Amino acid sequence: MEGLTDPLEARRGKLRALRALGVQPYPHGFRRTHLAAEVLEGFAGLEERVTAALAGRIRSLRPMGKVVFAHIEDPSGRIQLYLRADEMGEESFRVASLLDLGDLIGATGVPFRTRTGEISIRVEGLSVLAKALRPLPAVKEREGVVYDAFRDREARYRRRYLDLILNPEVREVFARRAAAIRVLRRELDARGFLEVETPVLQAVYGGASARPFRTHHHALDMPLYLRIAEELPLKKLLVGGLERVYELGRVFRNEGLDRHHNPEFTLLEFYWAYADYREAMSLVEDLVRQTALEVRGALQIPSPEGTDEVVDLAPPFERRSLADLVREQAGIDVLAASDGALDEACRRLGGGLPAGAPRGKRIEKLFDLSVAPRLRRPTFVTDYPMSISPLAKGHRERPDDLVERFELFILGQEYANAFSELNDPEEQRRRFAEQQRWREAGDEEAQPLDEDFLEALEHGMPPAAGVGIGVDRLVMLLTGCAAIRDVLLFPHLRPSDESDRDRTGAEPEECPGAPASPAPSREERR
RNA sequence: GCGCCAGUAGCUCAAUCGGCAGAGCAACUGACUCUUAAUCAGUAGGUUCGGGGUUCGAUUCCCUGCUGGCGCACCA
Repeated sequence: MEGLTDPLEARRGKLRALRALGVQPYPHGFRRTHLAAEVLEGFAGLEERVTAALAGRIRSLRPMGKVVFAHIEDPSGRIQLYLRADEMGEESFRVASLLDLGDLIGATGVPFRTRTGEISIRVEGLSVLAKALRPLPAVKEREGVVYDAFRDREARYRRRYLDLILNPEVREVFARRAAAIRVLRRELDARGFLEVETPVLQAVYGGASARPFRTHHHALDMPLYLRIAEELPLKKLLVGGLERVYELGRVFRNEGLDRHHNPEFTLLEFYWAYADYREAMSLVEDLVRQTALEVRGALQIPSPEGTDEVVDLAPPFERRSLADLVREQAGIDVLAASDGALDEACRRLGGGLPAGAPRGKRIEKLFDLSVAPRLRRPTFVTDYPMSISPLAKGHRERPDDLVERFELFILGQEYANAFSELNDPEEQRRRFAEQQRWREAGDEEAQPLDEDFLEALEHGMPPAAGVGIGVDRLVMLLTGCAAIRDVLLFPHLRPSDESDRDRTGAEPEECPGAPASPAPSREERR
């Protein structure tokens, strides 16, 4: 092994040496009796010798001649191991000398307190559970100060397993994410909602205004889309008599990536027969309050943006109509203003719009520019233009151009989108037809007509409220993460050169019928 | 998509005006039976993100591509 200064080669050499000693470096299992924390907490009560079997990853290693000190880390924390040649025997101690930072090992022994007072394990038996062939970045710590932290964001996202090993706060984020999802599920279950799963692969996509991902089914030789929302299948279930349903699933939107957007994200949608959008607001308040309480233990949450702002999630949230808010902030009555006046106002605020865009888009644009960033406290914005809400029921007080819809804004970000669901099949058909016209005018996000869905509606869908909640954003808020990437274990990244090479190796051969070019023609996209 | 910034050893980072590419940790060899950012002595380790250009000479200057971060635009 002399001269093996390449860490990879050195580790492979140690692996060979272990095998030469008759050690199986990748055994089938290990009987763990204690977690590190259990030993640390239980030590005071351990009157007599108790042998503990622990398993974990070597996070520090200090060989000093015939003695080795090491810390192993398991899910509960770290504990120090003390290995002595004279107690373990030469044979076993030779194995200890072949250990590296990052190896997974098992150790059995008796807890004791070292001269410096640290509760440790006096190791009697040592097992290699998985020899690590690659070096772990050498992060060190003393008195809470971390040295040479693993902080490169790209490296952390690309090799999240290292991030999880080396940055404990990352594990906490994902524990909180799981906790938030657990609460959402439990609260909906408790209210009689049935969790369902609907297709991700769809011949006709819909339920939101977004561009889809397109794929291809070889055996059927047909294009398929990855869903952009869960909405339409769930409403078919309302028709089918499942009066309270929800789905917590992944949706896919072919848009840009930034701090708040990943091409795939987790969307909770629930549909509630015989309720309207006002009742849905109360339920959304409950869900937000409950997740905050259980995940954060408080309703006052500091802004993830790193400002001093603290947001108060205690219901009731403010309820304001979109038209009122725009009037206050931009000084325009969007219900009465001419299209030209709306255009002019948009331009004044710095947002151009294509000439053919629907009136509702101009209004929404005005809102996005003048109001949304200012909505810091949780606020339900209500009553949206009909032309941008083709699946929402007309407003009971102004059915010609408004719908019963709300979006929840917190800290200028949208967290939920909901409406009283349109259940008049003929009206729905007209709305789809209008979308079709926008699509022909060049709006790639306009929603395609879904004949299957219309047929279902014709059988009678109960009046209902439907809600979508952006789970990732809620988790961001509750974990203090400013970037969606930080609440996704594997956020989407462009392939690096390295993974590009890997991918090429794994790519299935070209199949007949697969689109030769990833860019569909304009006709295909329709 | 546009703008700004960044990419140097496994990790964290230096490198003067364009003048031999360095440090700490990790690794390797040796010493060390209570250490804990172990210590001590020594050794090795580089496609300076890729490609091109200017120059006697480029980590450094210019062009271009890639990846990432931030901001803007779009969206949830």
